[in-house]
Amino acid sequence: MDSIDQTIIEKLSRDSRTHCTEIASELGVATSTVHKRVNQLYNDGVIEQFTIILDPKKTGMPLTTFIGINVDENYKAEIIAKLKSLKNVLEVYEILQPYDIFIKVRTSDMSELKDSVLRVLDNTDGVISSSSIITTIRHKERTCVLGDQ
Amino acid sequence: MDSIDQTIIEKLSRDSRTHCTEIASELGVATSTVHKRVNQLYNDGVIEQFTIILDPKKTGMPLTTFIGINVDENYKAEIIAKLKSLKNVLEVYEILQPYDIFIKVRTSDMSELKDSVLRVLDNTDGVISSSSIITTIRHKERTCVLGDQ
DNA sequence: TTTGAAATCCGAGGGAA
DNA sequence: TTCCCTCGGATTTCAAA
Repeated sequence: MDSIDQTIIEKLSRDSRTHCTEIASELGVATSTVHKRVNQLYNDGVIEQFTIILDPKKTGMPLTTFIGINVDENYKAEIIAKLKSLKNVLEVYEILQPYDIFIKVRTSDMSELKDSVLRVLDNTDGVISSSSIITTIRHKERTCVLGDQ
Repeated sequence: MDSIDQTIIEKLSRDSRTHCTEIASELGVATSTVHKRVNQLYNDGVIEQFTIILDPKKTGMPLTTFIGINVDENYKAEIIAKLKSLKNVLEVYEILQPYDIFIKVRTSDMSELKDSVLRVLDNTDGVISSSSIITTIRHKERTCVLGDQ
């Protein structure tokens, strides 16, 4: 993870379609060097995924909900596994307080939120309680911290 | 947004480096058709960004924190604008309850969290209170809902 | 709008320094 | 590791349907 890797990550974060040739010419190194670095970063798991960010409204998934979940410690692992497998659950974290698990969910509407996640929580052993934070407006959504602006 | 667009989005979500030729051959349409569709989706803002997902630990940004913020309604717009401009603030939402604004922050450690965000909140007019949810383990992080698993 | 072909450009790999 | 070189393949454009 030297400055070359840093620059590659920076460029790909902003636009993952950026050509190796472009990055290489800015860095003053060979295209094949950048190419191999990118592959290395991917194989090392530094870059987990090349993906896109969609406009949730324009793709029919406008409802973003964060949910804090209190669970029985003995069931935590399997609850997390189940949550991870749900397609509407985009993110799953363990936290310290005031819940045990915290997730981010994206659905088309409130009824899909209920059907795909809330009902599942209700019917899962070890779930003690859950508390939903329903978002109304999405002002910013990025995947990683970028240098400068 | 017909089935061709759906397939393109699906493919690019999983791997944004997928070649137009590959998508085209699976769909049974011309490469140039896929190419134009992708550009259209981007120009229409359906695809907001081509990006990468990084492993926060391996890139030195292991601390993910969610923060709920209560604000004076008169200051809300400018507070949101300020939060959006902070590089460590990855996501900004307005919500209904129990706060007004909800953000996701990624930092290298607790001290950067304080310096880059918490201190800013303290020194910003209109911020009434904030409550941080500190994550310990990241189990899943995706940008969009995908069909099937 | 989609297509198909043409021309340019890029990616992927091997060998040398 | 990085660089240079080359081939196979992808991107991009454009005229035509």
